[in-house]
Amino acid sequence: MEEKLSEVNSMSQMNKKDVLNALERIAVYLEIKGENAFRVSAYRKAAQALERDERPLSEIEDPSKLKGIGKGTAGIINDLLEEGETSLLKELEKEIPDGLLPLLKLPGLGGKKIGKLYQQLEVTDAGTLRKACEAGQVQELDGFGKKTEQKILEALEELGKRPDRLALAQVLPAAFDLRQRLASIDEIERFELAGSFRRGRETVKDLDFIISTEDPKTVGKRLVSMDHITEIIGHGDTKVSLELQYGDIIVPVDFRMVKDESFATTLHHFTGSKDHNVLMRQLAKERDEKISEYGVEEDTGTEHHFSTEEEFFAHFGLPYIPPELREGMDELERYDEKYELIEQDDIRADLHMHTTWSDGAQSIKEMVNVCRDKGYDYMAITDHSEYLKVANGLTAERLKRQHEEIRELNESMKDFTIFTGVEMDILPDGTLDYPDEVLKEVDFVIASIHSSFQQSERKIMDRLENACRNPHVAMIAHPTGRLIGRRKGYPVDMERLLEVAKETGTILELNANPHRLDLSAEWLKKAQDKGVKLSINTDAHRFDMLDYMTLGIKTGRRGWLKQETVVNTWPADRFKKLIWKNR
DNA sequence: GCCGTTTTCGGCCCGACTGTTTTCAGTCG
Repeated sequence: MEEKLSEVNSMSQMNKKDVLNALERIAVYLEIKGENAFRVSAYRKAAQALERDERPLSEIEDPSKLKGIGKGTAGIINDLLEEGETSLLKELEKEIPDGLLPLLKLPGLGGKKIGKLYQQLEVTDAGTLRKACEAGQVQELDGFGKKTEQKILEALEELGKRPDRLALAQVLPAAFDLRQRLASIDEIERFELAGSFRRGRETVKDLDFIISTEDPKTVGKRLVSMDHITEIIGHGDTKVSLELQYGDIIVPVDFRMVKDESFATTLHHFTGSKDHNVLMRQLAKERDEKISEYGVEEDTGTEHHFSTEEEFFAHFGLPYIPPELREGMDELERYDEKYELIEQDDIRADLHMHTTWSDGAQSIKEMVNVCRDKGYDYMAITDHSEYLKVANGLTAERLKRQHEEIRELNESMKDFTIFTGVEMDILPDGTLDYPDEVLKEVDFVIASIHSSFQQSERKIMDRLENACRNPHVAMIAHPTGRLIGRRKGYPVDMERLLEVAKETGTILELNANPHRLDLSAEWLKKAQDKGVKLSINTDAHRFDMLDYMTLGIKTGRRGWLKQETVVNTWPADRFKKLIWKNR
């Protein structure tokens, strides 16, 4: 009985994501029906308009007032909100088998072709499609042929085997290696890694390299003869598509070769996002100009080329919009040079790292030397606490001894400060791993969850709140515990955590480890809006992992973080006042 | 389906590539 009631409730209380999903489903169904492409994209545009608006749906009284949403879609959105469903989607679901939807993922198959397969061969899902291919029926259709049929069979074989997107961490070795290779090719004038990698997305589909050269033929030849290649997908005059293997990860990589005069516009084009490009092209159109990857063309035929992206943006009266902000949201109106978006050079400290005292690979001294070389002014050593036995967590007694070593080391340096610290576990019952008598001696106490991820949201929130309310706890590390693509993390009521963090003055971490990136850009934005203090740290367990800071900065920039919001950009004495003020 | 200082029709971001064709539709980024 209780269950049924909650079901009714959830039906009428669709959240924003549900509505966006429903609109996307409508678009996909219409695509397969072979509807007018502009009608299809109208539903996607409507979803974008809703997403772009920061308000929750309950506060948007009349969706049709948003640009991109008219009477029709507004009616559908209201139906979804009030009834939890809409007749259009219900009819589409009745009319079209939902087994067709995943087929859109097969390369080479779009709505039109799937529609044909459905109508003429009664294909309804991956299984029936395979049978039709094997029976040789597909190659008989207009617009299909032997090659298409073969490619579909191969794609069906691969379907589900490989993830859609790779985590940033998985493509880093490839990105690093390919940059070095390109740098050694003489015929290349300049190159840059574009795409979602450049925008700092958490996951990427492939790597896109933009290359300027006068000799694309030779460069192309050199590219296809590199190591690590498992397959040459395409090899044309301007584009080379490869698959390369690093460890057990297969990374798809595209190389685009253009003349140097087009480098900036091509880089912009392939950095995207697609939605950002649409905004830019609309802007150009209003001025009777046309943007393509090769340049900007006036309707008189005059062509403009730019040597840098800065010049390209300036042509439209815009400041240089950093890649991390190019998501087709409100960046064109909202960003200007006065916005103090956090930069790598703002970082003065790394406040979360491990040493051989717990599960790190290097000594305190080695970590300190690398941090000093990076130009930081201060840092914190934060090994694991007693509870984390697998990580050789420190007993109170060992912690004390470690801090003596740190104090001695500190005295030997004039221009650099090491804060004593600890990454203390929040235990499953909500208590903390050390008593206050121990904590009150520590400069920088991080609290974090490494256990009992399966607990209810309420129990998890009790644990996190309890930690925030302890006066010695300065920061919550990796607040959701997620591992990108591998583990969802424990259930957090993030809105609530932001409130408690704000109220208690607890810093929340942006953990820069590419497997974590926790908090995500989306929550960082909300945290900053609420006035929560943040800190970007690497959680390094080896000295080379201290380099992850650059990835954290990218994620922070995606969250529009300002320098002032991030406490490890502050001078050491100001930071010290912050962590000691409540005790 | 949405939009409008070209405002109720006729456009909608642009170009490359592929496999199918015999001049182009469909897909992709």
